[in-house]
Amino acid sequence: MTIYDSVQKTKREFIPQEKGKVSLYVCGPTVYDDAHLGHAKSALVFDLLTKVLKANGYDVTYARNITDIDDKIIKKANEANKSIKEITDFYTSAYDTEMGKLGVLRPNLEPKATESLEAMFELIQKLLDNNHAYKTADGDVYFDTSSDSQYLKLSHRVQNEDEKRQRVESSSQKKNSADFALWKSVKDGTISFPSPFGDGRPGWHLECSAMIEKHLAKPDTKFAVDIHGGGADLLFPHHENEAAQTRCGTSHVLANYWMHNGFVNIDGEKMSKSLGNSFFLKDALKIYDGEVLRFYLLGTHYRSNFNFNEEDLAASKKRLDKIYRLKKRLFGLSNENVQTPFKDELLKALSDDLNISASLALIDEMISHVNEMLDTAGKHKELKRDTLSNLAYIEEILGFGVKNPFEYFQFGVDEETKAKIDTLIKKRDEAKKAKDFAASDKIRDEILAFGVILMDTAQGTFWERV
RNA sequence: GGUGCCAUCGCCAAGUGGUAAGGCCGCAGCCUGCAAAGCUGCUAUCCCCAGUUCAAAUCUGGGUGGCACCUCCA
Repeated sequence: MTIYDSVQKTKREFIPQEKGKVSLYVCGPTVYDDAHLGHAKSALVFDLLTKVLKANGYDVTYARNITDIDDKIIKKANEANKSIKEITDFYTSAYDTEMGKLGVLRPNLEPKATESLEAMFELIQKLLDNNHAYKTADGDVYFDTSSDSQYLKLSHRVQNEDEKRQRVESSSQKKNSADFALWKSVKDGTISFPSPFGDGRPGWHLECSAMIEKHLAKPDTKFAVDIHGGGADLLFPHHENEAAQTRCGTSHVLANYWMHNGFVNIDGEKMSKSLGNSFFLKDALKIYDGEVLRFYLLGTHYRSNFNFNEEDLAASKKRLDKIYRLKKRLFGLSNENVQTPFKDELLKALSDDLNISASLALIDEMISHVNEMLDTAGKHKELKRDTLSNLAYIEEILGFGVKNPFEYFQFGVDEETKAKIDTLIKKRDEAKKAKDFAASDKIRDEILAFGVILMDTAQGTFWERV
């Protein structure tokens, strides 16, 4: 398997530290608001990665953190006159529910900042002991970037001298402009946590390093984790700072491989609060089936920037429909789980840095070939057996085609309408039997008014939502 | 201003030295009472210029045009 390492900027053969085992850490959400499509993309990408790693025989330990200490959370809690726990529980639960609808499996570990404070204290103390951190008169603790010769190597950045000077002047007690807070002292009575360094709140970058050390790192390995992932924007400063903390405060290098997913834009513009164009996942799920969103968002390579628009989504849905139509053709037959060349090719494509386009092309070609064969006379016993196995593999490794195919095509149609449609179809069948095609076509138009199209097959008349 | 990424058919999108995958849309046909679905066939020489090479979408240099990060952000 190969992975594009966004720090070394090259595709590398993936070799875990411990044979057969992979540790993966991904920066998860700060739970102060609803998840948007960008969160969905990230969760989907790393969900796919874990599935492909598992299909390659690896035992994967996947951790994705929940940031539940944050100034934005506190602000929201104060505004709503609620506790931060009420806020974070609400959004954490919503996140899990919504990602579940996209077919994202829960990671093995979902550590929370509030439950990792001890690990953070330990790391801060180490950094103080090693002279990589310092306390200010205000009671803050900062990481001393000048003490780390490797600083900025991760994100390949060069520091501008002018900028350096300016920032130091404006912000009082830091030694260097790039220094970042490990612990922020709180004296104004707002929400804080007790610590050996006084009451305060942890710096954002700190929690990931501390959690990784606590949950994933092993004492005798060079790297704390095999793979570290997150959104492309996190490379600097977040991952740069994480890496510095771990390098200077533990015996580990933070990660062997770095993976960064591209951004989701909406109709060509970056999602942002100020533009008012955030597309929340909960709203998207009201309009689109979760699996359609999964298919669409995963349909473009994870490193590319993704431009969300409804036309592309509709085209994408048609592609997923083809998987389900084939499932309809084979409905009721059971899978014997045999090995096929298709499976090998699919895994090979996905193992090449998650080459989804090549994978989808393989799927389309497989479907097309099977349909062609099924259109000819014969029982096609082996073909059906292999195809069922192939479809099951697509479900397992990509999460496409997991639903009942008839229900899939009826997304968003309520029970009352379904009953009406069934009644109309029966009436139409009678008209068809009597060769009264005028009446039959009239009923078809009536059904079309519900946004539903009919398909007459040898097995009877089926319907799909347009 | 600094750093970096990208530019392939109307649209989405693979391919990183050996002569352009796949999907959507479109056109023609098969099938169908008619449709829908399915199937078959047709549709690009890869932003521009120069260079390296027997050979370049793929490498190098120079343009042009997008985008991202440099502040919280998936």
